Amino acid sequence: MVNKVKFERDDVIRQASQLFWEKGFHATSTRDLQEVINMRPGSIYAAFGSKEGLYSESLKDYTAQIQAQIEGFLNHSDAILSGLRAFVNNVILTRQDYPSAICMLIKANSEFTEKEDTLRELNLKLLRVFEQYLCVLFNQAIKNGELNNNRTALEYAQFFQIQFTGLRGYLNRPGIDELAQPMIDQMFTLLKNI
Amino acid sequence: MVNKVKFERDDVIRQASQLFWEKGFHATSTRDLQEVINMRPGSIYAAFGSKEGLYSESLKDYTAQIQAQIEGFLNHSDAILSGLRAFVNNVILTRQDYPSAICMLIKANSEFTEKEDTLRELNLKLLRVFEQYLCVLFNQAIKNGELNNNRTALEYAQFFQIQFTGLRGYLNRPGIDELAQPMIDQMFTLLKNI
DNA sequence: CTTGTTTTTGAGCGATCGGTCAAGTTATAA
DNA sequence: TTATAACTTGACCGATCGCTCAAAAACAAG
Repeated sequence: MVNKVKFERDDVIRQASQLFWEKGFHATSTRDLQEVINMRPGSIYAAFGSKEGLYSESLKDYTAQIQAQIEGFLNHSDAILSGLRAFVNNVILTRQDYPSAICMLIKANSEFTEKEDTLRELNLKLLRVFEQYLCVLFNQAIKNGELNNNRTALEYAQFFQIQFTGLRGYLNRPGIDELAQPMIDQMFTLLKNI
Repeated sequence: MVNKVKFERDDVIRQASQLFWEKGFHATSTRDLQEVINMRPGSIYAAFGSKEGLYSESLKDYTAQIQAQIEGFLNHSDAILSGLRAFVNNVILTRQDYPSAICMLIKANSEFTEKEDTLRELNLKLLRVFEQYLCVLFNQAIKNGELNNNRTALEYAQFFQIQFTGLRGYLNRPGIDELAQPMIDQMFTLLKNI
């Protein structure tokens, strides 16, 4: 019963997350949300307190989903880098299947100003959490000898994020699909050579 | 007289541009705009037709300003790459002086979905215009021998945009200012070696 | 079935949104 | 000075915003 409620709540959050990811926080209205999660305002506000509250849960869930997705690719790969490459390939090459071509955390980081304190702080915290997770992976990759130790795990993680973000942003326009694969290949070539 | 009017109109657009750049299209209200450009709704709508109309002018002006800024740095440099590097240094190292750390065209590209047709199409057009401008510069850099011709001007332009966008996004968070300069250096090192 | 508790509903609140327009002001020319 | 054209003003429009809450529905315990 507890699990039943939990499941439905997570389900609602995931649907809200998709809409927020696509449209951003400000362009998503509570009426839009009511429709996609099939709840009336009273229930939404009893469960999440506010639009911000629901967005917060959505952003946290998004981050957890991304990490779970990476874990999934890593479990089917024999090396960290090949798992990461499979993840990047999936995100970029099938980006039409997602609500947006751009990472929700990155969208949030460009949408919120310093004045929207609560949501910006949460966003920054989740970015740090994700970077920390990447550091764990790159540390392992260094230990495995997949990457040399000219650079620290943090530096590899930073490089990865910059490349990945830049690439997704650049490819978020029509008519350049055939560029995606060679650009991903270049990204991983650079990663191994910096 | 014609110039007088033109000047004031450009002035208004520039102020609106700063606000749109900072807050994005959806989070900027017409009341916000009224205040910063000191015009009443009737005048604004007589001059620009709609909030979208004023945003369009703002985005076009932003793009023109960026190109003018690059031209300025190029005029004080003896090489294309050093001019571009001065531009990148200025944008990133003094980003606190700007309304946002992130390029307004990139923000727009992540804010608008396919359904917001007019603004998204304008945004894509301006992105193409800017890329074309970069191609001219990189063509010259190749001719000058600043870059080898293993890559086309377009490929250099693409690489530049991906790195620059990724870098600005990554640095748009507090407490990592000392990372900016080495990352810029790395970006230009990579550019010469791809 | 009754009773008490929890959850859901949707009408509707005050605020704010993008935008309009009649009235007022200013600029120009005769 | 006066008539006319051009621009500016701000009260105000209907729509939509985020959100509330009394009433209804669903559920649980005895």
